[in-house]
Amino acid sequence: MIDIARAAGVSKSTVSLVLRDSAQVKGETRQRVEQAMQRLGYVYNRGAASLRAASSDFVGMIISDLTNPFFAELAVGIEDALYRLGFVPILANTNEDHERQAHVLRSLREHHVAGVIMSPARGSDAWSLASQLPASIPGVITMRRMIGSPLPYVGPDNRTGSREAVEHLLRLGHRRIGYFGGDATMTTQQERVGGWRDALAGAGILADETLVFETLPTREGGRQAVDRALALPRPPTAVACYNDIVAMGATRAFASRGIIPGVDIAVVGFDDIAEAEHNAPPLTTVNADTRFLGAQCAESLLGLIRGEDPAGLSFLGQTKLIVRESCGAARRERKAS
Amino acid sequence: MIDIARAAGVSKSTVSLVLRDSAQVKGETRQRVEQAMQRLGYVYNRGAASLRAASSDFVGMIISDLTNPFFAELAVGIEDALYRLGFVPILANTNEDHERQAHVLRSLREHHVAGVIMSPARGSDAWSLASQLPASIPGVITMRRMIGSPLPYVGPDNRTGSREAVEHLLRLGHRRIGYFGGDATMTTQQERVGGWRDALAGAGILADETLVFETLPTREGGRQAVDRALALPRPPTAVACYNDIVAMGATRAFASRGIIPGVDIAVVGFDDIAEAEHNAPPLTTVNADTRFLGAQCAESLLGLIRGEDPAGLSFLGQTKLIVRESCGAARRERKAS
DNA sequence: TTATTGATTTGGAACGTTCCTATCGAACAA
DNA sequence: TTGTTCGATAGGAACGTTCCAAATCAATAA
Repeated sequence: MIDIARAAGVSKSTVSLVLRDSAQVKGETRQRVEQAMQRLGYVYNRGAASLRAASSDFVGMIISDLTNPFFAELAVGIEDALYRLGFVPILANTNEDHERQAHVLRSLREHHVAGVIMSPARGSDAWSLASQLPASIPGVITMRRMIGSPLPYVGPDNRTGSREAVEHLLRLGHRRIGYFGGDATMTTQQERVGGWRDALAGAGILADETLVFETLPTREGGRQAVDRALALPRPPTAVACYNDIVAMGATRAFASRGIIPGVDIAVVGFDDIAEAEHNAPPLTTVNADTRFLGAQCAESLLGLIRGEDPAGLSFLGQTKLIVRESCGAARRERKAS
Repeated sequence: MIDIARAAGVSKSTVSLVLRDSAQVKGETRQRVEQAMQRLGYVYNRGAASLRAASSDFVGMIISDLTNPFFAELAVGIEDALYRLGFVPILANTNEDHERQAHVLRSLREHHVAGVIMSPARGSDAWSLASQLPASIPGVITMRRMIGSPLPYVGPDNRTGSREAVEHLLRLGHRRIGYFGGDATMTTQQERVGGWRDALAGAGILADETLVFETLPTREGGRQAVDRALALPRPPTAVACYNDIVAMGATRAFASRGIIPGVDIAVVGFDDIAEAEHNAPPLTTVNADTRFLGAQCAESLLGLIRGEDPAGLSFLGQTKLIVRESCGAARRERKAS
C-alpha cells in the first residue's frame, strides 16, 4: 500500500480511502491511485484489514453430513446467500463427529469469524455447545433444533410436514402405518414422529409405537428398518420415513425381497432431494424448499450480526407434500379410473 | 497476548514461544503461561499470525456444482484431507458461473490462501484462468483437465473407464451404442467419448457420431437426450452416459415412455454416486473412488506448497466398472440360467 | 489582504502476532 | 576471581491495514 502511495504521490491514508471508496477523495487523485494499483498489480490484504476490525468477513458453515444430498442442497443455499451478502464461507463437514465439531468451532474462533451457521452433529446438546460457541459470536442453528439454546433456529416445519405425509397414507386407506429411521434423541425425529402421531390421532387410530423403527438416517438405516419391520407378525402396510435417503434404502430393501414399493407397500420420505424423483419407484415425499431454507439461515445470521433480537430471527419453513409413486397413489387412481 | 504475559509475569515473546510450543521455554514457565491463558480465556488470533507469514492456513475449494452428488462426495474427500493436513477450507460453489469463479478467485487472493483446489467452471480456459490465478499461488485442477495449464491435474482415468463401460455393453451383444450428455468443449467429455470410440473401434464397429447426443450434464440433459435419440429412425439399443445424473435422467425418461431400462434399453453411467444403486433401475456405472480422489487433490496441493515439481503431482485414478441392472446384464444372466 | 470555511490529505498509533537481536543469570573452566 | 558459554527470557521492529487528529489547500467572505 505504501508502494502504491509512493507511485501515486500520495500518502497511504489516501490509498486506504480510495480502497474503501470514500467520497472524500478528489476524483483526480482517485484515478491516479487506481492506476498505480493497476500498474503495480496490487492485491488487497483482507486479513490485515480485519486485524483492526471486530471480526473478519468469514462465516463458518458447519454441516453434519454433506454427502446427504439434502445437506448439500442446504449448503449451496447458504453459500450462495453468504456470497451475496459479502461473506466468505469456511466449510466444515463434521460427519456427525463431535470431536471434529469441537475442533472446528475452536478453529473458527481463532479465525475471528463474523458468525457461524451450523447443523449440529447428532447428539449435540445446548450446554456443551454453549461452551464451544461463546455468546459473543453470532450463531444460527439449522435443521436440528437445540432445546435450551437461545440461538435462532432455521428449519422446516417437521411436525406439520410429517403429519400431512401420514394423512396422505391414511387417505389412501392404510391403517397400519410404520415409521422408519432417525433416533429419539434428535429433536427432528421427535418432531417428525410427532407428526406421525398427530395424523394417527386425527384419524382416531391408536399409534402403535412398536411400528416406529429407529435406525441411522442413512440408506443402510432404511434397509435395516425393513428387516426389522418384516420380522413382525403383522408388518405395516405403509411407512413414513425420517428422510428421503432412509426411504431410498427402504424401497430398495423391499424391492430386493420382492415386495414392490408403491404396490405391495406404501413408502413416503421427507426432504424431496433431487434424487427422490429418480428413485425406484419415484418417492412421494415432503418438500421443504431446502435452498430457500439455506438462504434464510444466512439472512438470520445477518440479522444477528446487525444486533437484532435473536428471538425474532428463527424461521420455520412451510412444507409441501409431493405425491409420486412410492405411496401407491398413482396405482390407486389408475385402478379407480 | 500482552495480558497473558503480564499475568504470567513474562514477556510477550515468551508467550509466543509457548504458543508455538518451542522447546526452549522452561517447563515451569510454560505452565505458568498456560494457566494464565486458561484463566483469561485467551483465543489465538490466526489472522494476526498470518500477517507476517507468507500465506494463511486457508485453502480455496472451488467446486463447479455441489448439488451434483459426485462433486459433493469429492468436496467431502477434499475437506476431510485438508483438515487432516491442518488447512482450513474456504468453500465456493461456482455453479458453473465464470463471473462467480473470477470473483471467488479474487477473494481468495485477498485472503492470502495457501493454495486452491478447483474444478473449473464449464468452458474455463487455461489462458484466462492463468490471469486469475497467479503462478505464485499453488493450485491443483480437478475433474476437468485444462490443456495448456502447468497446474497438476487430479481426476479419474475417464478414457479407460468409459471404454470398459462400453466394452461391457458390447459383450452384452449391443452393436448400436449411443452416448448421452456432456459437451464437446469439455475435456472430460472428450476423454469419455474417446473411450466410447476406443471400445467401438476395438470391436471393429464404425463409431456412428450421430449417436452422440450432447446435452447439459444434468438429469434434465439426460431427458433431452432421450427425446432426441428416440426421434432417430433407428435409435440405439444401448447408451453410455456422461455421468450418473445424466443416466438417471435418461432412465427416468425412457421409463416414462414405456421403454424399460435394463430390459428394452441398456444404460450405463459414470461416477458411481451413492444414488446410482437406488436408481430405477440400479445403475451400472463406473466407480472412480471419488473420496480418495478428493484426498489426492489435497495431497497434490500439499506437494505444491512444499515446492515439489508440479509435473509429478498429477494423478489419474483407476476406475472400476460396477455392474448392476440398468445395462440388462442381470436379466441376461437370468435368461441364460 | 486576512480570516474563515470546507474539502482533501497526511502522520502516526493501533490491531496481535513472529522473528531477530539482545540481555540476563548461572554454571563452568582457567 | 574473571571470562566464557549456554539456556532462558526480553525488547522492538515488522506485517498491511484502519482510524483519529491534525495539517494543508483552495475558495470565499469580510
